[in-house]
Amino acid sequence: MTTKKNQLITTAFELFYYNGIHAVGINKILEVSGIAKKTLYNHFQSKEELIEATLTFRDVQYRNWLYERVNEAPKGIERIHALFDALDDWFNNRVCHFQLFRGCFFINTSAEFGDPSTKINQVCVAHKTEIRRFIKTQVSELNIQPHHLELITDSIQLLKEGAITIAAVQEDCHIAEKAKKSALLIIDAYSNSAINKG
Amino acid sequence: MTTKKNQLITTAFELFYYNGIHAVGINKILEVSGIAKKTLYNHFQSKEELIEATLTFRDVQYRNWLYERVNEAPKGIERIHALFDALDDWFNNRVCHFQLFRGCFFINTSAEFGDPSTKINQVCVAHKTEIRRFIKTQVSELNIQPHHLELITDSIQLLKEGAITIAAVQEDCHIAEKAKKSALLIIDAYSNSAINKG
DNA sequence: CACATAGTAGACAAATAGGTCTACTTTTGT
DNA sequence: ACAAAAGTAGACCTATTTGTCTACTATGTG
Repeated sequence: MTTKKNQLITTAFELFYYNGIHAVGINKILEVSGIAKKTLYNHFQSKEELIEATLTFRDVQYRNWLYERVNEAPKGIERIHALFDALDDWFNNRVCHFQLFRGCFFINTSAEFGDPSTKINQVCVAHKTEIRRFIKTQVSELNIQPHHLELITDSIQLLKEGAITIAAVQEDCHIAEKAKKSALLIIDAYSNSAINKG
Repeated sequence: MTTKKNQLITTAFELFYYNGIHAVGINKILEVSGIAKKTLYNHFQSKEELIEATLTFRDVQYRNWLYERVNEAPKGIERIHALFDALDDWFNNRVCHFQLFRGCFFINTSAEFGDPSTKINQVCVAHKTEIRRFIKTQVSELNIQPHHLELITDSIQLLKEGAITIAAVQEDCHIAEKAKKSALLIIDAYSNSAINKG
């Protein structure tokens, strides 16, 4: 992929993520990136195609970051800790190659494009589904009974998505820590050792 | 307030909630409501003022519904059940005076208006803060220790916001039930009777 | 060197945005 | 009944939107 195309995608993503997609015009992206309009329409058929490209870009960037952060911890409960610690860094702008936290780009974009049948919306769903799959993989390494796998995965995803929303809307920068506590409590309640204790 | 003004607000809300705010022009609102442009600008100074009015409208409508649903249950754990049962009805379009579920209007709007310093965004924050206050009131009626009040409130709000997001983006219509299970588990872990048991 | 590729600058078009204004009609309160 | 208030229809204005097109300019490889 050419440099210009990458520049367009990253510039578009930055502006979209900050301001919302509908609020950012093509001309603004060209002005900020310093790239000619012809070049944009040489690489993308339409604004929609550029939007889709920014979603793909962010999907890769975000998952690379999150998965690396989680996978560098040892398997098991440590990775649940790592998940929420990563969120905490994200909310508090300690991820240096991310820009200022403004919620989840996929939730935001999905909110802007109401109709669930659009391709844009489907990319957002796919991202969340993939994240859930990843969480499930981590949960499966815990000392739990297999029939609790889905339920614990759901709980953690609920807490994660809730934390992102609360961090974004209410600007509560400690929310990831609170979500982590709840997650650990739930895991503990379902864990084999807890059952053995009881 | 005049009938025309109300019509404008409800029509605008319906269109905004379905399609996103930036995606809906003034002319579309006029066309659907069948009201003249002059009348709109007689009641509102700008589109922004109309947006603010739709936010206030929804804030009142939504809280009236939710608070009534919760308050008709007896105080205590029953009201936590009622909270998540209400969410379940909302997600599954069983609230007859609401339109098709498309997530939380305040989260969606906040996502579209990135800058947290705008008045529009502040109204969204105020809504969430008020909802949290209400949840806290319900939690305070549970058989818990006072120093756990904030933490349990946070947990329930996390699960609630997470459920709204997942229901909206992934269209998982059973998510409220799962959130409820997690909430009850957390409350049970913190409850006095549980501590007495251990 | 030459030529194809990729990029630039920006005029232009068509559509749509928010918002104003005039002229006319309907409603409403006294 | 009559005057004031509220509403209608829609032309109009200006700014902005996405997208096209032309003419020109780097650039880099055979």
